[in-house]
Amino acid sequence: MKIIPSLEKLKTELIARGLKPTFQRLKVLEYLKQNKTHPTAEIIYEHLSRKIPTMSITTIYNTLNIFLKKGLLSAITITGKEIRYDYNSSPHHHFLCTHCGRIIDINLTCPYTDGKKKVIAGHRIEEVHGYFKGICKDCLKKEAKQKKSNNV
Amino acid sequence: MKIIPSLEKLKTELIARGLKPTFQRLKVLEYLKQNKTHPTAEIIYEHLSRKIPTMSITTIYNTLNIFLKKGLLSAITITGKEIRYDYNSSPHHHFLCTHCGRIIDINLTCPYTDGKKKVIAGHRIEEVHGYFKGICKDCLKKEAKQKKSNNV
DNA sequence: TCCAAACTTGGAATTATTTTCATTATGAAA
DNA sequence: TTTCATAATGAAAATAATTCCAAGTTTGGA
Repeated sequence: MKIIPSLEKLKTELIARGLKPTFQRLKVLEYLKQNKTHPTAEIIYEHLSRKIPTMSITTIYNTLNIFLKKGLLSAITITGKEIRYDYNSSPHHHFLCTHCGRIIDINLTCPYTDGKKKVIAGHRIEEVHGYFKGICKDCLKKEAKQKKSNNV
Repeated sequence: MKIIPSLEKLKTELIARGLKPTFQRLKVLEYLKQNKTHPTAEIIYEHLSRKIPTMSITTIYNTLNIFLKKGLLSAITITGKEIRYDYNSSPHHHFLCTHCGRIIDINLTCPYTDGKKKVIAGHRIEEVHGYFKGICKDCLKKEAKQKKSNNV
């Protein structure tokens, strides 16, 4: 069940952040709210350009960067290959499955994510990121099943 | 005071990991042990190619990737622009200063870094990463000094 | 010394992202 | 609605990081 935010609501959200609510921006924001799969710029482009053939990859990058600057999104640099984008809901960590490549949200309490500690070792904290790499639940299951059927 | 590990010692370290101790590999490992500044492949290349003019950037990447696979190093994907490499000493977190670009080691106790928890939400943990972004101690000081001299 | 396997090399290819700049859309004021 | 300055869009080119590839070189065991 996807949450379908009306474009009107998204419009006020952009205005509240001091951004001009253009059609392209609304669509990018809508996509990110509906698809919390930590997509790349390329993935967003592929989906949106189907409906909006004139949509340019440059606009996607422009939009994502301005959203980042205004704090609407956060960037996930977990793979080292590309930047992935996450609509800012509540603070959370991430898990990258090295088998299937999925990035999964991890909710855990950490003294830094709630924003109470603003300084560490004298440095001013502005963002907190935490992530794990390993094998996800689903891939572990598949692995176990395969072993069984192979009689290993 | 840089720790200068003899190449002989590094050699046994590589052999212990099942890697052929070639000159290039020894030099990359030596560089990483001496320069814990989280360098990029490019930075390592620049330094080493001064002394070894035939050194290829591909060799740097090959070497870093095989070191990663063997667990000699860990990769830091904090900037989103490039991968930085860290010789594996004790587990720690990182702080990226958005002013000067430095990556600073942060030692903090976290229930996940010590390797006691091996599973989270059903997913098998193989790596734990934590990082902060913000303004480092030194840049904060400089900022304060500048404000003072400007009579702001 | 010989040999196969492993490693290195440099150029080309690939991929992600940014920059450039001309065109177009936007919204406030006339 | 018209005007106009400003900001956003889009296509192409530029840049930067990383990988691929094929040929040559090194390595260490037999």
